Amino acid sequence: MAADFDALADHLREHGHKLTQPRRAILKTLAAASKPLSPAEIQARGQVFCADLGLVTVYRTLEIMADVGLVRPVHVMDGCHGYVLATPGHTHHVVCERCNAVVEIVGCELGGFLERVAQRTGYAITGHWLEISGICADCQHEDGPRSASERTRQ
Amino acid sequence: MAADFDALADHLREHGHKLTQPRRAILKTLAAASKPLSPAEIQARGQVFCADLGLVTVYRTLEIMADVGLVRPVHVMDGCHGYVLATPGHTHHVVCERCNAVVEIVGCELGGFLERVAQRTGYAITGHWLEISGICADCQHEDGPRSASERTRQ
DNA sequence: ATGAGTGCAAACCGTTTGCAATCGG
DNA sequence: CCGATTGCAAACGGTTTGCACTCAT
Repeated sequence: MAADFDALADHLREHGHKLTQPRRAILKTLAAASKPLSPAEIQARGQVFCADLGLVTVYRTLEIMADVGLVRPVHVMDGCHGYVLATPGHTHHVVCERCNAVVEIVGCELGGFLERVAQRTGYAITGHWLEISGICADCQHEDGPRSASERTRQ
Repeated sequence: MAADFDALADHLREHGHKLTQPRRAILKTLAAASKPLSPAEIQARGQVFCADLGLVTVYRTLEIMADVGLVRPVHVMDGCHGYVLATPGHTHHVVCERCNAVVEIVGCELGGFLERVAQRTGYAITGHWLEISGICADCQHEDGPRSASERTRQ
């Protein structure tokens, strides 16, 4: 995991960006997260690593990291825009509706389907975005809709 | 298409909502749209049908219509939250990157894939959201990025 | 040393809420 | 007629921008 972090840091530098304290903090925060984090959450958690991490910096840094492919934006149903560390290659996510835990699906088995779509519609397919929602194993075994309650409306 | 509209209107009434001028305008606007519309766009276009259609009303109406299942929110990669008329049943979209034209994919062929995901992850899959981006036939044949220009920002 | 990167405060949206006037059934 | 619905103006929260200071290289 330390090796992991170095790789991420190098990736930033390779693209001509400096490796600063705030950026380190954001990377560490994302690396430690098990669910998509909003900018505000990233700031809050990141302050453990960099006490005066500013929200503005989080925004600017996320933009850079997304450009460089270090970070991937995911759509969470309530407030859009969560961010997760991007794993190399193409992946999809399964997000738990209750606790927001995320599992990545590594293999993308949509190839055939997309080809058919292309034929049927005449579109040249350039990309796709699949997000699956469900209930994770843990939450299935808890009965009461506990953490879910606050997000029922919408 | 007139019949279509009536069905939509009835659907609203069945759920105990009044059918007002603004709501009529919003329904017509969405019915005429070929791509997901943001609230602001809906207001602008809807004013053709209801001159003083307010943005606030658009928001409130969209919420109602989404509750009732008349309208479906879709995630467009730039500013979240576009809305399209919900077609009965489960569909996916292919959105043109240049002109934002939308084609609906009627058959959902993800069943097998989702089952495998469920087994692999232990999640109980409750839903999924697939959005495919590409270039529509028309835009493939035009070289210069023309109609795309006005909507490049935002 | 020097430009990239930062934090702060203020501007800037898009969205929501309070309220009196209006419209539909 | 009466309550649901509307539009306006104001509040609100998240995101972006301007600017002087700081830090990594």
